[in-house]
Amino acid sequence: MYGLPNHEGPALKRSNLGHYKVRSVTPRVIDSDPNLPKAPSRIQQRNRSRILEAALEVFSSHGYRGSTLDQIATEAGLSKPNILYYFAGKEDIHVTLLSQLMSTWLDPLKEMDPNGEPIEELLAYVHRKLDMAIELPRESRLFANEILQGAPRMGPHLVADLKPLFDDRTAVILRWMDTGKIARSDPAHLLFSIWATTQHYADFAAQTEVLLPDTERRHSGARDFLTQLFTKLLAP
Amino acid sequence: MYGLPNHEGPALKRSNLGHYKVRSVTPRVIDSDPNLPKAPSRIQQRNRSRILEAALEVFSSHGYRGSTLDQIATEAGLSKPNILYYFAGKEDIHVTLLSQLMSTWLDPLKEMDPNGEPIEELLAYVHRKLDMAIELPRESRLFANEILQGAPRMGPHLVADLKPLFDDRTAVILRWMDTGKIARSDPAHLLFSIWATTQHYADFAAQTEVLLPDTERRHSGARDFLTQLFTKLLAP
DNA sequence: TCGTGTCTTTACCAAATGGTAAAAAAGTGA
DNA sequence: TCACTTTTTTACCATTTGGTAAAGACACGA
Repeated sequence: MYGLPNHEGPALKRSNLGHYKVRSVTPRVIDSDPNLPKAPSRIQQRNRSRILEAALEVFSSHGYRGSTLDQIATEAGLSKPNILYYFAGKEDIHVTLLSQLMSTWLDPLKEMDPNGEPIEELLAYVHRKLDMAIELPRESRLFANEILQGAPRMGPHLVADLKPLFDDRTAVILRWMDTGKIARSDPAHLLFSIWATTQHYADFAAQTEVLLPDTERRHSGARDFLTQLFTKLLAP
Repeated sequence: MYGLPNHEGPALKRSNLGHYKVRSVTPRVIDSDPNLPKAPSRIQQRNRSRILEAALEVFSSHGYRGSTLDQIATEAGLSKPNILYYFAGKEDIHVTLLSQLMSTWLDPLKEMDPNGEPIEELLAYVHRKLDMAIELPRESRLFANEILQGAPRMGPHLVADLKPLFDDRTAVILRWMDTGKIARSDPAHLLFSIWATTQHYADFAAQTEVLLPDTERRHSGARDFLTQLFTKLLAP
C-alpha cells in the first residue's frame, strides 16, 4: 500500500543515451579512430564545467536528494533542459562530480613517500588534509554526504579505488613502525583519526563556527592542535 | 524563471494547528488547570514513540529531504494521514526528534566532573562518546546530517544549549591545564577532536566497514587507539 | 550565403510527495 | 447500551520535480 519511494524522482521513460557521450561522428583527418566520439568543443567544456561547479555548490550544501536540477541550473546560469543536454540526468551529474573529486581527495595519501622520514611524512599529510578541508570544504561535504547516506553511488569506488590504496598505506605505516621511527599504533585507526579530525573542520563547520567564532583561532589553532596531537602520538 | 525550490514540498494551505497539541478540553476533576491540554493517552504515547523511532531510522539514513512521510509511515506500521494526526507535519517530526536527542547527546559532556581527576574524566568522556557512536549510530548520523546541511533546524539550539555548555567545559579543561595535571593544548580543539574521532565511527561507517571489515578490530581497536591517542596528548 | 550540425529555449508531462477533508471505526465512561 | 470522543481510513488535491519533444537560434566551413 505505502511503498518505498522511488529515490530518483519520476521514472525515466527511455534509456537516456546518445545525449553527449554517444553521438554520430563526422570524421576528421586528424583523428586516428573515426569511431570515437568527437573531442568536446570549447562551449561544451565551458558549460560542462560550469554545471559541475554549480552542482558542487548545490549538492554539497543540500545533499543529493535535497538538491534540484532547477537549483543547479540557476546556479550555473543555464536552463534546466540545457543542463540535461550536457548530462544524462541528475544522477549523472552527481556521479561525474564524485569520480572527478575522488582523485583530488586521495592525492595527498598517494603522495606520502614510503622512503621519506615517517614523522615528517605523516605530519605533512595531516597538514595537507587540513588545508584541503579549509580550502575545499564543499568537496569534503560532498563526500561526507555521500558516505553518511551509506555511499549509495560511491560504494564500488570505495572498494575499487580507496581500499587498495588504504591497504597499501597502512602497510607502509606498519613498516615505519617496525623500524622504530614512530611509535606503534593501529595504522588503520591512525588514518581514520587523521581523516576525522581534519575533515571535521569542513563537515561540521556550522557547529565549529558557532562554538569558536574566531576564524583565526579556528584555522591556525586547528593546525597547532593537530600538530601537537599527532606529534605526541607518533613520538617513538 | 527558475526559482529556488520550496524545500518543504507542497505549500501548506492553512496553519496546521489544533491537531494534537491544541485541542478542545473536556474538564477533569483531577486536573488542576482545566485550560491545559489533556495528558496523552496510552495509545497516543505508543504511536508517537513508534513514529519517532521510525523517523529516526529513516531520517538518519536518508537525511531530511531524502526521507518521505510514506517511508516513515511504513516503517512505523501506520498510514500517512495517521502519522499526520500525531504530528503537525514532516518538519514537526524532525524537530521533535532533534530536540529529544539533543540532551542524550550532550549528557556525557555534562557528566564530566570538574573535581574529578582530569585524565580520568577526559578518557572516560572519550570512551562514553565512542560507546554512544557504536551503540547509537542513528542518532549520531541524524545530527551529522543536520550539521552538514548547515544546521537549518538546529542552529538556535546550538547557540542556546550547546554553546554555553561548551564554553563552561572548555573553561573547566583550561583550569585543569593550569593545575598542571594535564598537558596544555587548546581545549576547544581538544573537544572537537574527541567528537570527530568518536563520531567518525558512526557517521562514516559505510567507509570504515569497507576498509576494516573486521568488526572486532573496528570496535575494540578504536577504543585502544583513542585511549592511546588521548593519553599521550594529555600526559603532563 | 547557404546548409549542416551544435546549442538553447519553450512548452509540456507523469510521478512523487506533503498534506487535507470527511466519514467510518474503535474506544470509553455512565 | 448510548452518547461522545479519539483514532484510523479512504479518497483526494496542489506543488514540486526529473525529464522530454520539438522548434528555434546560433556557429561555421565551403
